[in-house]
Amino acid sequence: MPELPEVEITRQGIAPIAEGRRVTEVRIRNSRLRWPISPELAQELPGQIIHSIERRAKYLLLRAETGTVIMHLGMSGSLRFVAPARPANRHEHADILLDDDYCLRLHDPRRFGALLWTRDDPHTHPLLASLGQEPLDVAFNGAALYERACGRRQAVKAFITDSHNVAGVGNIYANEALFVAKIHPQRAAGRISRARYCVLANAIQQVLRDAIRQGGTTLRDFTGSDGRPGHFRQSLRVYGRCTAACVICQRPLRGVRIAQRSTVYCAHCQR
DNA sequence: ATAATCACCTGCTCGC
DNA sequence: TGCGAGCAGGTGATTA
Repeated sequence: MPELPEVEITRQGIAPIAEGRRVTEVRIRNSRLRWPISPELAQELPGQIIHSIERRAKYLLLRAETGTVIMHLGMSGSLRFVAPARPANRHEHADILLDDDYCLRLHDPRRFGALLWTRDDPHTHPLLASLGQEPLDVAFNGAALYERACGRRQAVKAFITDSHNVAGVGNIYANEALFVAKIHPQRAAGRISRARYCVLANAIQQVLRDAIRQGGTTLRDFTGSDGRPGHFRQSLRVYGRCTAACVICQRPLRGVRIAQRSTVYCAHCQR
C-alpha cells in the first residue's frame, strides 16, 4: 500500500498526537511480520515518552527515551488511532497505547511490515544504514544519481526503485516521475546524461510533493491516520492507465514488466 | 560488484 | 456460484 507519500501522510497524522505522550502499554497479538516483532518492545517501551516521529525512506522512527521504534508498513500496512477497547480484527497485529486513552493500532493483512526496537542510533541499523539519498531532502540532486548510475546497464526504473540509490521511490511514483522527466523506463541507468538525471531528480521531488499535498494515493484501501483517503490517484498520468491515451500526445500508453513490477509509459514521449 | 529472481503473505479480480 | 491463476503499493536474501 504505502509509498513514501503515504508513509509521510501517516507520520503527519500521528506525530501531533503521539509526540510528547507517554506509552502506557504495548500489546502484540501476532508478532509474525516480516521479522518477528521485537519482544523488547513490550518490555521496555511502556513508561517512556515518545519524543518525536521521523520518517526515513518508508520507515517510521518513533524516538523514545532509551531507544527507537522502527516501523515499516510493507505492502499493506496502515496505522490508525482507535478506541483502546475496540476489538482487534485478525489483521490488527499490535497496539501502542498512550496516555489519554490513545491507541495506535497496526493493521497489516499481508504482514510484510516490520515493528522493531533498537537502543542504538536507528540510522546505523542494518536496515537503514545503506539507504540512498532522501528524495525530499534539499541536498537531493541528479548529480549524485548520475555518479551512482555510472556504468550500470540496469533499467533506470529498477535503478530508482532500489532504495540504496534513492530512498523511498516505489512503483507508482517511479512510473510517474519517469513520465514527467520524459525518460523511457527501460533505458539503461548508465546511459542517461547528468542533465537528464537533474530533470529526473526534480520530477521525483515534484511528484512526491504533489502526492503528499493531496494526501497520498488511494488505490483500494489507503487512508491517512484520520481515516481519509488520498486524492493523488486522479493525478496519476501513467500508473494504472495502460492502453489509455497519453495525456500529452494522446497515443496509447504501453505496459511492460520491469523487475517484476508493472510499468506504464508513453513510447512517444519517453525516450 | 551487478543484475535478475525468489520469497514472504492475504485478498481481490478476472476468465472459464 | 465456484475455482484456479495472476496480480497488488516492498524489499532482503539468494542465485548466477
